[in-house]
Formats: sequence, C-alpha cells, structure tokens
Amino acid sequence: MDHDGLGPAWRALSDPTRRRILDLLKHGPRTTGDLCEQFDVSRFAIMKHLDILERARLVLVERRGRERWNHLNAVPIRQIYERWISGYQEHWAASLLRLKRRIESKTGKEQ
Amino acid sequence: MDHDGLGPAWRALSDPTRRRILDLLKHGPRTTGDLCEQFDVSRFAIMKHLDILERARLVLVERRGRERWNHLNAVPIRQIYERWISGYQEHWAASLLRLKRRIESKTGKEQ
DNA sequence: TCCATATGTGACCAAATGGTCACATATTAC
DNA sequence: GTAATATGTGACCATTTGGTCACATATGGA
Repeated sequence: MDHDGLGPAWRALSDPTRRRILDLLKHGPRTTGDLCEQFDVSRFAIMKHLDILERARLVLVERRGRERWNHLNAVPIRQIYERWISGYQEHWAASLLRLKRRIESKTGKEQ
Repeated sequence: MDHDGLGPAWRALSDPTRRRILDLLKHGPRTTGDLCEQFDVSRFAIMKHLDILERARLVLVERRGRERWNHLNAVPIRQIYERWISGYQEHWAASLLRLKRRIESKTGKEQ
C-alpha cells in the first residue's frame, strides 16, 4: 500500500537541513565543499545528508575530477505529490467543515 | 528560513504507518481502538503515532465519553504543498534536462 | 615530484525514534 | 455497585539518526 518506493524520499525530506540543501540546489548544481560553506555543521554531516538524498534519488551525483557536483532531481518530489499529497486536495477545506458538523450534532448518528 | 512551523508535520509524514493512519482518516473520523484493528503493531504504538500526528496538527481529537475520535486535518498538508513542494514544480521536467546538458558538455564552461 | 585541495571511509557517541509492557483512569452497561 | 470497555501514563529497550573526528584516497597545479 505504501510500497511505492518513495519511503526513502519521504524520510529524506523530513530533515530541515536536507530540505535546505535541496533549496540551494534549485538554483543549480553545486560541489559538496561549496554546499558545506552554507551550513554550520561539519563537512561530514553534510556528506551524510547528501548520501541520504542520493539514495532517495533526490540528488544525482556527477563526478568531475576531484569534485563532486550535486544535482537536484525533483522527480521524487513530483511523485510524492502525485501519489499521495494530491489525494488530500479535496480535504483541504472539507476536513474542518466535517469536524465542525460532527461537534455541533453530538447526538446525531448520520454515519 | 525553514521556520514555518511545518517541521513537526514533515516529521510526522516521514513514517509510513502515520501516512496510512491519515489515509484511513480520509474516509471519516475513527476512534483509536478502531484504528488499532487495522495495524499489526500494538495499541500503544498507534497511540504514540496519533500523539505525533496530533502535535503536528494533522489529526484533531474530539473526546466523546470514553471514546477518542480522531479527525483528519489536511491543512498542514496543504501548507507543505504551498510553501515548499509547489516551488519545485518548474524543476520537475527541467532538472533532468539540465543534468543531461551538463554531462554532455563536460568541457564547456557556461555557468 | 610535491603539496594543496576535494572527497571518501570507518569508528564512535548522544539523542531521538518506534516499539513493548504493566498499570492506572474514566466511562458505559447491566 | 460492579464489570467490561476505551483510553492514558510511565518505564523500559533496541535501533536509527545526526553529529563528531582521525585518517585515507584521489586529483590538479607549481
């Protein structure tokens, strides 16, 4: 049911540092060292984050000599939207209304 | 920068069991005991998941006597889409093309 | 060649996570 | 009142997570 292969992507996106890395990569590919300069944590922490993003296919890696260029791959984000988030669209407004109705009619039994 | 208050929601959505709980609540509110019957894990595990979902405001709780009715609140999902995911829309197709161009022109220096 | 640069690996650690259970509380039914 | 039902609390535990570091490897430039 949830085995759509997007588990690693969901997991990768749960961390704010990783979401910020993706935000940086939106403006174009960057080397690992370049990315590290934008964060307070160590290079090793960023490398671990990049590894998690790479396994989730949210980052594609191109090696050029001694540099590692990290590219954003937005496809898994699109899939998360299509396969899960879009299914909640009709509830965005409805969910609050349904709660309101139910609370107001505590004695009713419709449903 | 990432302090839009949606951190707990991102975190809550990273777990497949919790996403499945929300999927079940899409069809209408349910009591905790009713939800537990749909899962293999213990009632306590589900209660912890519900607590995390409640803190993330993805589940709203209405207490009726000894029952606890869990309601889906899709608003944080909408906000995650609006404030983060929608910003990647233009990259869904472009990201793969950009990578392709860059790899093909390894010697070029445009950018 | 020799050195600075850029990235990779493995060990290690504290804290968070997801799970269990025993037990307590509160409400409905008889 | 008493018993069954529904949920809540706290302790506990194994694993994962996010972080550190020392050290190794690989590449480009003088």
